[in-house]
Amino acid sequence: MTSYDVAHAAGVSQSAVSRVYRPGVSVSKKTREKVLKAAEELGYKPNAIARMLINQSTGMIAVIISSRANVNFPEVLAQLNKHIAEKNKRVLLFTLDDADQLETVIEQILAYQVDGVVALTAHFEPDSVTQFAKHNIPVVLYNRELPDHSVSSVCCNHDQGLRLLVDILVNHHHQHFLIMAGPKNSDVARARLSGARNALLAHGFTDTNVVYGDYSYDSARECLRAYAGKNALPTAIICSNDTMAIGAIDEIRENLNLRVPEDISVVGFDGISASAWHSYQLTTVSQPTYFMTKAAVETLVNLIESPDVPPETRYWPGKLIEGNSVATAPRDNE
Amino acid sequence: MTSYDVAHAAGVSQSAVSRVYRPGVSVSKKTREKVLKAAEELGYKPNAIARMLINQSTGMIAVIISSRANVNFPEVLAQLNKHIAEKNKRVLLFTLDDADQLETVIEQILAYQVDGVVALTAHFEPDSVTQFAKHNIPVVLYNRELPDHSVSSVCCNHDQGLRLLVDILVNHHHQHFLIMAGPKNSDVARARLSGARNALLAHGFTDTNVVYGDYSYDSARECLRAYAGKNALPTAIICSNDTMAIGAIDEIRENLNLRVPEDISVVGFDGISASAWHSYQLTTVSQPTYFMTKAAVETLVNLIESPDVPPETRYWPGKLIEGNSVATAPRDNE
DNA sequence: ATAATAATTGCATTCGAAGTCATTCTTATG
DNA sequence: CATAAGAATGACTTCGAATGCAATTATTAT
Repeated sequence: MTSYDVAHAAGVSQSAVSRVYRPGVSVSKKTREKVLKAAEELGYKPNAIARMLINQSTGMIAVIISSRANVNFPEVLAQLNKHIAEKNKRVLLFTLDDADQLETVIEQILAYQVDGVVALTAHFEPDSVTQFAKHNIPVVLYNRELPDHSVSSVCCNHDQGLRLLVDILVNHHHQHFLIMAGPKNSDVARARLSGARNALLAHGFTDTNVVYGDYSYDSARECLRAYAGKNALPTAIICSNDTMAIGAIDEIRENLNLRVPEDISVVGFDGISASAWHSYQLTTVSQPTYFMTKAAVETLVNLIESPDVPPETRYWPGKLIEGNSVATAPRDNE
Repeated sequence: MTSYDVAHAAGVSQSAVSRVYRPGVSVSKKTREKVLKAAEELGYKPNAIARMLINQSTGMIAVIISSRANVNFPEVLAQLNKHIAEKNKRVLLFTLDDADQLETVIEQILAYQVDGVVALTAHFEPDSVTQFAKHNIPVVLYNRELPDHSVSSVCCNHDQGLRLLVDILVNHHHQHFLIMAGPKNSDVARARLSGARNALLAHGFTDTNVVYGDYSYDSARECLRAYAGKNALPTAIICSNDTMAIGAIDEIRENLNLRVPEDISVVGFDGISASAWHSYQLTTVSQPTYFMTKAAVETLVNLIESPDVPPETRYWPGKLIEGNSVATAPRDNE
């Protein structure tokens, strides 16, 4: 069913049909009615593909995700999709897991003539950004910023969030910390690690020990077990995400036979729903996902409409959720 | 950058350029090289939109999700996306939350001329299916089947999964059951409820009590609290998903002051990662997400290639995960 | 009633790639 | 060396909607 079929059935020209579906174009009431009636009968819907071709705009936003799903990715994706739909655009999904898929994915995105790109993934080098820039396709990074800030970003302020958490621990007289960091190749993990270090430094704590997990429950248990076998235990563990914090709590309770928070305090980051479960009641910082995704979409749409707006990095503060996983540090035994 | 620009730069015709990018078409080596060189210099990539128009096929699959994210939706979506990408197609994402958005969403999907539809959402009436059928757009339902089986579906065999779980409970001499069902308007929840009832019936248990939650942790705690206030406690609770099972366990431990599994056994469904956490160690049944998503994509691609293949419903068995949340039923006190 | 103006309408073209067909250039064969 | 068979090429048309422009009709003012 094309506009020609409808035009024929309604006894008007194809232009007339097209105009009926374009808002703000002058069509007489009579023509409009004839066209709508014929369209209804034939089950005609304007072909979005043909429209894209002539309009030089597809109304599609490429969203690049990584399939090793970050815990709060579903929420982020669903909300991004919602905000994008509200702007009357669509999400075209791309998965990027390995750096060597990068070239292929970029080529595909370019081929699809998307209006813009939201990148939620780590494997996204400055080079990639340049490629999109060359084709005038605006890009917004989510929870990732380039060193030179040449691309717009929307990030959670990990430094500030970790300051909130560390302040609480320090207020509870903790002095012996362990940082449980996320994977070394993740930007967010790096940002949180450096945020934790900076916050501790601000209180005069240098040289805090660090163990590295991969954001998973199991990795948290393993690296804490390994650490506890060879080192004096800290009184507080600062975890780069909630899942690892929960793993740490279970390891402390099951294998170290200690209590949380009485013997060891634990804090996380993200505010996943499990963090509020009774067994954990984690003190953590939640990312303002709603605002961040909204901001990402707005920034992108802005760039699409006015390509000359300079790149902007927007930070959103995390929100402290006080649970029951932090207590006053136990008296030093030494 | 269009094929004409490249043609001009390479000193050949536009047809020649087009042919270079179409596999299995005869082009001389010399021409191919000239074209590729010019394309490289100009940064030319074939325009997928123009291709769609002429090919009468977009290579896009509409995936309809609901934003009130089901727990394992991220995994499902990521895997669907992966399998679809392997078939060299793309995911165009649509959110459908309320029944009244249905018409709009369907119109948009039709306008985008997608090659097929995967529906992960509940608000999807037989009428909607008819609309797609009218436009010859194949549809596959995920974890949902229509009464008349007029559409292809890929489902987890909830009946079989619940039989596994109920068998275990019965083998542990349980006689007093409570079913904690999911939302009444969810197909999966209904399937699991009826699966539980059937399995109990097979062992001669009729009239088992049912409480309804909304799949969330909090709802599980609330409805169990309400139930416990007015009824004798069961010795086993069959929950429609893991999140509610975890909520039930926490409620039993914290407010009923009983032990799991010694006093009350609890089983879940889904096999989410939290079910394996030390505090819960849930006995549950996991959905074979990998195979189900793969099957969904294969079924859909089949239908795209041969539209006359009759609709098919494929059931996948759930896999039992034995945790530590089931024990022998305590002796009857009566 | 008529001129002047405004509102509609249709024709023809455009977007970018792909395929048909007729033509030209290769290559192999007798 | 001639010629048939095959490969390669380009001109032209197609997909379906949008739009500039010119032509037509409707409306308003005089």
